Amino acid sequence: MPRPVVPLLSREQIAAAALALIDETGTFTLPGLAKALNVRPSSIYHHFPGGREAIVEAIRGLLAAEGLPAEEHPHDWQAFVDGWAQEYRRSFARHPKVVPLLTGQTVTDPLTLSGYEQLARVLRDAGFHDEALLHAVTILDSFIIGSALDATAPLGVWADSPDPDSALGAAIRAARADPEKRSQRSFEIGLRILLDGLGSLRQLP
Amino acid sequence: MPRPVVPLLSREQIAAAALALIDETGTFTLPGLAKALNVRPSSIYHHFPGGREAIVEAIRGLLAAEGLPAEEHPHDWQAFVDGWAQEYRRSFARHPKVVPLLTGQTVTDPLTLSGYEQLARVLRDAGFHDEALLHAVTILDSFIIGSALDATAPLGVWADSPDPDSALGAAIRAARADPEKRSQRSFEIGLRILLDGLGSLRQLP
DNA sequence: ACCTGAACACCGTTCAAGT
DNA sequence: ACCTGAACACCGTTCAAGT
Repeated sequence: MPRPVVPLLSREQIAAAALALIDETGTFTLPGLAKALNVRPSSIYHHFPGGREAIVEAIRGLLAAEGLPAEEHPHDWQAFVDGWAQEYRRSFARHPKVVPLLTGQTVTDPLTLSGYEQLARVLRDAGFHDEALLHAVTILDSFIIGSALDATAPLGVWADSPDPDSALGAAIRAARADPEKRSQRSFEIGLRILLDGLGSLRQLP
Repeated sequence: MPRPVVPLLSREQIAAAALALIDETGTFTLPGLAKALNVRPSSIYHHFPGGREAIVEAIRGLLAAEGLPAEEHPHDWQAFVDGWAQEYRRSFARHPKVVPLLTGQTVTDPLTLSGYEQLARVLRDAGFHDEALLHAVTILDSFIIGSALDATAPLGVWADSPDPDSALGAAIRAARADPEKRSQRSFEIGLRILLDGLGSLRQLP
């Protein structure tokens, strides 16, 4: 089957299929992806000259697009940052297995970048100056990504060890919520602490 | 060359060689590792039946061992947590390229686990109860790992884009410190905020 | 422009065979 | 116990060739 009249593939289609494979199996291979798309592996390179890495980056874009409809600019910067962070983390939570794939790779996806840019603008308008602004963005970014990784493989998984008088093990056995809920709750608590604390960075230098 | 009188390899040696390869190149392969050790790839499996994944886990152990000598239990839980977090992050900072390899994988390394256990004990003795204790550990863990990833590939890398009136770009251009220092400083600021805020979780339920 | 087919270099892992 | 050699199934990527 040579060049068809209507293209069999599109970047979106390919990225979506790869995302589905990751959701199911935790990763994806190009042969596997090609098979899922009823196509030969080499065909994919026409749409993604950047290869596997570029596909992963397109998946980052899919996640960013999934959680878009929070466009309004609240007057309160803390409310905006709160919504931004919650949405960011939520899109990771929908596809936990993708997160480790994304962390190894430099961000180039434009939608994700524009999200950071929006955040930066809100902070700047709220009185954060260059240095403080960067710190705020970095701290939030670090915490969100770390939390997303925790949601993928919660602490509890490896801590329910045999050791009976482990402080961590005891705490985990005593915890009432399931790991997913607990991870989510930890994120909310941490985010609240950060939002409260970041205010002191305003008007700094 | 069949079985030598004195073993050519040891787990430590193998893990150290793999760590060196990662520091240089960002990753390692078993053929490459074998070549660095003057050995055939199959030999490695005798010391690591768990294969590549087990080697990565042993590397985690090496990092944990590098930063051990902070054993004392300060009376102040905040001082202990501060030291613990700083040391944790420092060991990542010495080998930035390793971090993405570690995040994809469940922690089984005993030394790393005992570090978390120690942290949990200090928090418990300071009055954190099960649920609050787990949240505190999770929040700290998330932030440290996220910060380590930021140190590996700082925000600035992708944000110094062409766009001239980008708020993020402007902030980065205006920042005086180099990315590494800035990432470290962001970590310290975030950690301070978290340490202050986590206190309110004590005595909770 | 878009897909195929064949080919390349390389990967992680297994296992019988040596001592 | 510890290393080798050969073998396996699989991977990401390239590129000429078709329409």
